[in-house]
Amino acid sequence: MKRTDKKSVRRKGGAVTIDEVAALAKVSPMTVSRVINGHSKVRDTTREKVMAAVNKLGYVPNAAASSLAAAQDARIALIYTDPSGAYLRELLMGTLHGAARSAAQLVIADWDELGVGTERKAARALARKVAGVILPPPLCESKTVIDELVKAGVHVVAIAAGRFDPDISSVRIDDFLAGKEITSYLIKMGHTRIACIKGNPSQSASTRRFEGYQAALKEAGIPLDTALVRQGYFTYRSGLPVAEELLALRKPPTAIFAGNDDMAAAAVSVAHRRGIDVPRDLSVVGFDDSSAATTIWPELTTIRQPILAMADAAIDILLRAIRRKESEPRVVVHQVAAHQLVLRDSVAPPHTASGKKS
Amino acid sequence: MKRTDKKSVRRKGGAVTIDEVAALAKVSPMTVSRVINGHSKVRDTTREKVMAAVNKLGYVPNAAASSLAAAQDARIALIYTDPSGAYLRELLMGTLHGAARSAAQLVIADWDELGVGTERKAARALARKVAGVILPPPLCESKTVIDELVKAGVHVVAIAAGRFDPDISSVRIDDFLAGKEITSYLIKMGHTRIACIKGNPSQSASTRRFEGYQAALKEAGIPLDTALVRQGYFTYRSGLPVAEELLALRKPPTAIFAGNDDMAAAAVSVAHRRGIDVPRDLSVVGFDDSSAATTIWPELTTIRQPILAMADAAIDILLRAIRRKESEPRVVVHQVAAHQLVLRDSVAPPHTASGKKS
DNA sequence: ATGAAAGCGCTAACAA
DNA sequence: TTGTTAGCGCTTTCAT
Repeated sequence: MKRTDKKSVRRKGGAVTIDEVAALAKVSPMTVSRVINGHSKVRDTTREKVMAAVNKLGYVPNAAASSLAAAQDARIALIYTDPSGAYLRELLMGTLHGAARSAAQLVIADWDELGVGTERKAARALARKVAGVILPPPLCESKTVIDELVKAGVHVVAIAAGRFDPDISSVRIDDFLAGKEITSYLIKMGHTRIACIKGNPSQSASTRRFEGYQAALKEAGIPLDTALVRQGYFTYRSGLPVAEELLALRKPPTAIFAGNDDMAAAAVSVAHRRGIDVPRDLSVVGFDDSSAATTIWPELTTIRQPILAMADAAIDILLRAIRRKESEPRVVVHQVAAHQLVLRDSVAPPHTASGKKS
Repeated sequence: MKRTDKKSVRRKGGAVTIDEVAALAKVSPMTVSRVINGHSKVRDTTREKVMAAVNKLGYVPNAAASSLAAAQDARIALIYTDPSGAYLRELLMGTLHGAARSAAQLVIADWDELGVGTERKAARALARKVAGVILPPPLCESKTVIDELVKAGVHVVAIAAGRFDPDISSVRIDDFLAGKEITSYLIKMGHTRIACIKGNPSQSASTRRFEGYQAALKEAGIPLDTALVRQGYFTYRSGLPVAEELLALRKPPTAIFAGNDDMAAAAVSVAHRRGIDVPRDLSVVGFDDSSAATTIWPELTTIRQPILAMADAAIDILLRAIRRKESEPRVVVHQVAAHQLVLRDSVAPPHTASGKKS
């Protein structure tokens, strides 16, 4: 006679509880719980009764209560270092979606704020707060960060890393293949003087993409012209001077493959300022399909990373790891998501190929 | 003898609980709770004892348990409609920060996905899930949306709305003043032919900003030239054709005030394509200080909205409203945050003013 | 397939 | 100022 009592004094909002649903459906709260959580051992007729009651009452489970009871405090953190890039924001949205879908609680944290002291301290602090961590670049490239995290007992999954650390799970695209694919596309369009603006050398994705670029050239029998290869840092600003150099060359490239969209946008901007039309006089391609790709004119041909799906996958991996009993062996998963070549307006056949000046 | 028992069977991770802290500090769990939550009625010596135990054990409160116990299931939703704009992403980050700070659980939802049926249904569904809603534009301009939400019993705060609905709380900047300020700045730099690209007419912030523009002109005794006023829609794309028109004028403007950064970026892009140097031949200013402002070259002089602080404020207002007893009267708060004129590289004195062609 | 009992870790209310 | 009691709403375990 404890639960069926009148509403307790400490109840606040008029939220519907599992007991009310149970009462209406004339079953035990336990059965309602089973229905809600999709357990199999429930008779269909019972399930229907319960669902009817749930809908009638507009019952929504109390997340706090269930995670408390289930001891499944599935809190996951997304740790970033450099909140600038358009890329991070996409990732954030994706993770948020995935977390909502899985009833995981997402914590967003800045590694630098976390690690006021040493990295070890930061890792420990984090370990107390969450059970799993999603690590985007460049954090996921840092062996020390990963080690501390793992040592602190947190489950970790690297997202969008160029190479994968065998110790931790990862979700990524094949940067090499993608880089090769988009370069080959440029070649197919008739380009042979294709420049490359590499991304931040400290992130291995940059290297993978560049290797893809080289492979495509090689496959087409085009010798690598080092004069056409420049170093950028994934930022818009870093793309400006190198694009400037490239376009000031006596024999400028007819196409530029930038390591990401931000640098590609910089190249387009520089081209425009020099009176070079994109794509007529210069083709430009980016990488990531971040918001920068469509926030310029012409919109960029680029490689899309399926961030949303990748974030979802990362969360799934984490959740599975967290819920695994301690007796079961630890499992490391490496997942490669399919990228996609997105054709937009920043590419055309090279000017010289289609005839003299129009 | 219930709590001091050996660890219960159902405990999962080795998480430290309040009871262990209490035991170590030789006080009751309640006292620990009070220390943790910063209640005043705790003797300093006791507080220190407790804090020592907390630190020694590395105790971190279990959020699920406390919100369950305190019945403070403060779930707040951020509802958006148009996830495109750079602006929304900033807001998202801000809200996330604020939510973390206040231990509120944040739910991010797309209004359109919510409202598969009518708006009324969407509002009802939302009301079951959360206690409060943060409404950015353009949703916060919709009287019906607000009404349904309020009717459904959710607390609502509009963020960054141009005008304020007297029925609901709001956090915003003074768009009129900001628009006037940045226009005046242009005037002070010597510009007199200042064009304006207005934002989406369905969002009142556009109007406020435009009114600010007019006020600044008037104050300076510059007659409003309607040929220099164009309609945009806050998107990059929408800025392209109108910027084109503006710069194709026989007497083109020497400066453009765009209703937001995206449209300003479009104006810069168009200018570059026409061989017009920014800022030498044309000054451009934006509004919002979104990522678009610094993702182009030259970086935009613009108005910064303190989104982070605004999001924080919105969450505070919501939380206070939610926690207010039902007996207390409902309070509507209107908060105006201080904007800031951010000077960057997209503005210079008009070319003609500093002499003939260089 | 379903139910009863016993908490998960914390805090509001009241007592001391 | 501090402790005691009684849950918050749910799910685990173990019966039935």
